[in-house]
Amino acid sequence: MARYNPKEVEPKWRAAWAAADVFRADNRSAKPKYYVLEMFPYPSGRLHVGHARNYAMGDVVARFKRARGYNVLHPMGWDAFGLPAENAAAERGVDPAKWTYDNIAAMREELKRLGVSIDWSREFATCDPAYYGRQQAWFLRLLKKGLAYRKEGLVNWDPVDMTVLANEQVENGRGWRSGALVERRKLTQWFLRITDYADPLLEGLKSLDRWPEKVRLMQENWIGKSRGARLAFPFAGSAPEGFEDGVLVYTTRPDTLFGASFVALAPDHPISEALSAADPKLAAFIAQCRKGGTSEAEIESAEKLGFDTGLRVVHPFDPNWTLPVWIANFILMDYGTGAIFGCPAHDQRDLEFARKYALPVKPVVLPPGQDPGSFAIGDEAYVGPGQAFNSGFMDGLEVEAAKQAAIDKIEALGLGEGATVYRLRDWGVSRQRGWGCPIPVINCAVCGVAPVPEDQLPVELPKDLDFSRPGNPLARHPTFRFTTCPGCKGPAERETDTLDTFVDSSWYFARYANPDAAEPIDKVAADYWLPADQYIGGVEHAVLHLLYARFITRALADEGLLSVREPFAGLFTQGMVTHETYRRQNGDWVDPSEVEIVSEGATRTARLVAAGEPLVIGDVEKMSKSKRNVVAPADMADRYGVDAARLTVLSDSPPERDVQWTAAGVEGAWRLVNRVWAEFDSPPAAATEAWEPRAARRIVHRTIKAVTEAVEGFRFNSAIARLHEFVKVVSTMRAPAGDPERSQVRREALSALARLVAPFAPHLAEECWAELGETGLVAAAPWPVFEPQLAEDEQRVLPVQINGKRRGEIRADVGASEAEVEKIVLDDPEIARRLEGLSIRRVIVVKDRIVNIVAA
RNA sequence: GCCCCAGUGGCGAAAUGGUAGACGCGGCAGACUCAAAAUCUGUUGGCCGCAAGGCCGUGUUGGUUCGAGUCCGACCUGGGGCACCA
Repeated sequence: MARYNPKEVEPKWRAAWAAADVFRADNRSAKPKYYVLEMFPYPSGRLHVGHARNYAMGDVVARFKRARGYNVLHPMGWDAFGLPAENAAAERGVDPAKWTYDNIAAMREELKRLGVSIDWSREFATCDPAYYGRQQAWFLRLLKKGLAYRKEGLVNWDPVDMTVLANEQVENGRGWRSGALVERRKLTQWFLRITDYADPLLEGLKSLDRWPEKVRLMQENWIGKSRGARLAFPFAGSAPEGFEDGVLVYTTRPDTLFGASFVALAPDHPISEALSAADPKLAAFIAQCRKGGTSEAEIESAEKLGFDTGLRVVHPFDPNWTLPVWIANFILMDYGTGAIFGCPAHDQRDLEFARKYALPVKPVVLPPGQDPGSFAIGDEAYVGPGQAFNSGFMDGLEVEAAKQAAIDKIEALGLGEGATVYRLRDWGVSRQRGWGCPIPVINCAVCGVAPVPEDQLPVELPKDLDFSRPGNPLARHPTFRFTTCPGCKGPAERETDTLDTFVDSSWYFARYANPDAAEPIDKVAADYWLPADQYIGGVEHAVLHLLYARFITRALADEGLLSVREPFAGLFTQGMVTHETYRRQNGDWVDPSEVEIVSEGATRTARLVAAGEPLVIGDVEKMSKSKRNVVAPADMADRYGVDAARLTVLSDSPPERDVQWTAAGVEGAWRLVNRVWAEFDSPPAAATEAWEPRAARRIVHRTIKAVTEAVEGFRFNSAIARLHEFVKVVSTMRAPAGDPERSQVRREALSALARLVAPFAPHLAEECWAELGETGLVAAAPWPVFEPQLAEDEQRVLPVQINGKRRGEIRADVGASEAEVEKIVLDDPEIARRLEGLSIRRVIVVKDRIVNIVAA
């Protein structure tokens, strides 16, 4: 028996698949279509185990569905714009395009080596002008429709490098390169009006019944629709000039108005700015508030800071009640009106603020079962349900009813109106970066913003951008900016902002339908393929990417470019592959392959393999290039072959769960590969023990059923466990010469085994299939057929519990009635012995499963 | 800080509300071998017991149920997202 040699076998079958072109998807077919898509990767240059896991899963689905008779589309491309290429350009002076395309070439080879069944004829990268040019084309249609517009937005500003920073480039409030304290700065930028689609996006979630509940919940919370109110608090006494209408406030909790203890403005609210002109202390406070980055996490967890303006406003429901007006760092100008009323008893942020500045805390919602006389707020605001109290006309109403009563009153008083409020903000798509899709507009001093004429698309990135200095290289390029206005033909400037890379990934799945189409989307092809039947990707994309893709799909559908409104009918979110992180004393991240771990008792220390330098062991985090905690699957494939590597990443844990990476499972996968191969390779020895053909077929068909259901349910680890068990059984099924019945059952088992293994270990399966004497490819062979009548048992063992504890077991016919089972149980001497001295209160028989006797 | 998720043997894990720990790794014992590796077989949650068997056990804690890893409440720990990482 020759040992299985993946180094020879695997390349051979990859060549055979390519020669037969078995993975090409047809844009028309008599078969039903199935579109399986994994989130396309950023071309970092090396495949890591997270990628391998993701693409192996998609490949199992693709191969399974092909075997089930579907016309399968399983494409691949590259999310190729983004910061890492710019960083490489800045650090090493390489051209970002060359760097990116080199990485793509390397990763394409690694993916091909993984044996994934992809239709490579549809491949593209988002940095191809042919792709981003089409993106510019539809962007202009959204612009024309008013879905793209400009307004001021906040950015992270590095005052030393004089540049905009990504959130990732801000560490502890400082710029990652300069170390300068980051500030928030306003910049005029492009936005997409996703808020116009807030309701359809929310409604659409209901139809996505093949999405994980948690993702739908996260998106629902992100959209954050709630009924609230917009109302004015008039100034008590004289108002600041220009603000005679008072402070316009947005709230989701008008029911808590009687608990108001202050009104707070954003530091960049127009009133704050007007007041600061005459108040240097306030101006200094506002400058202080701009410190720090723009991320919500940073703002929300920063220490609450406030400045009392000395102004007072009148409570809307009580002309004799006035409230102080503060300016507070945790109020964002982008949310609502940039001003709130604070109700510390029922909002945690307001409570912290009130405690810090000694403002009153008056509870107005009484939790069920609490006494109104004694209920008090401690360190935690009460945000749960209850009845209004201390609230005048609202007293006794539940939260929702109280909200409506407050809104009615506000409207009756003419102070404001009920409003549906969303947490969702418009999508800022401007990036001041050189490696992205140029926004195809021209700014003319005379005509304003003009779209680039369609016949001039794509607006291509210059090939000679200078990334050696911080800042946007497009803005300082010698020629890119300067052009003529398409309207007045006078001199004008091109927009130098590029689009967020989330735009690139918001429609690529539609482009795969026909990546060569002249128009952005080949509607006929897209109507055929979309929606994707199964989308697979990391759960970290649960909100942003998936929401943006849903939005763009709808916007493009409304433009007539597409027919579907939901791009992904089925979604599977795989867990992340995580790994410990390591840093040198100077803070540089270190690759795990360079780390040696030393364990002494319970303490673990890490050091550099080469220099022995001690390292700091950091948190376990998702693998990412920036933290360098990436492990490549290539080493495993080198030693054990691709199939064993695929089996390892698929079987180590349930696919939706995060895994902390370890290669421990590869030994088991390798043994499985060899055990499977041994069944096909070695000549059947004489039967060492009698095996019953009927029982063997029962196991064959049960395995077919179990593997089929496990694959359909994304329980790949369970499917592989069944394969382990099956191989063990098959190895006992030796057929002596001159025993046609056993020979035939053995062949049935082997034929099923080869095809059941195929989605997981496709190269091995081909080799086995050929060994069986089959002429075609197993990649093109139909899935084994499950025959239920062959899988059935006549009898089953039922555990018997007494008072919930297992005390024995009985045998009963499958489908035996409760009465029959009960008789068998009570006739059982062992059970009878256990029941001595007890009286039976109840006997619960769960058909074919279990018996529980309640006795005392 | 806010939203979401997860927690089961030494480890990765399995289990439509119905025998907790399938399957794999590792360990232990044995076979093969001059020996080792590889391979194969057996065994392997903890405690008590010669054994039969018993008790305990799914992060903690309380509840629902004839029955809870699974459902509900509170808490602890870890992970993800928080709008410029992708």
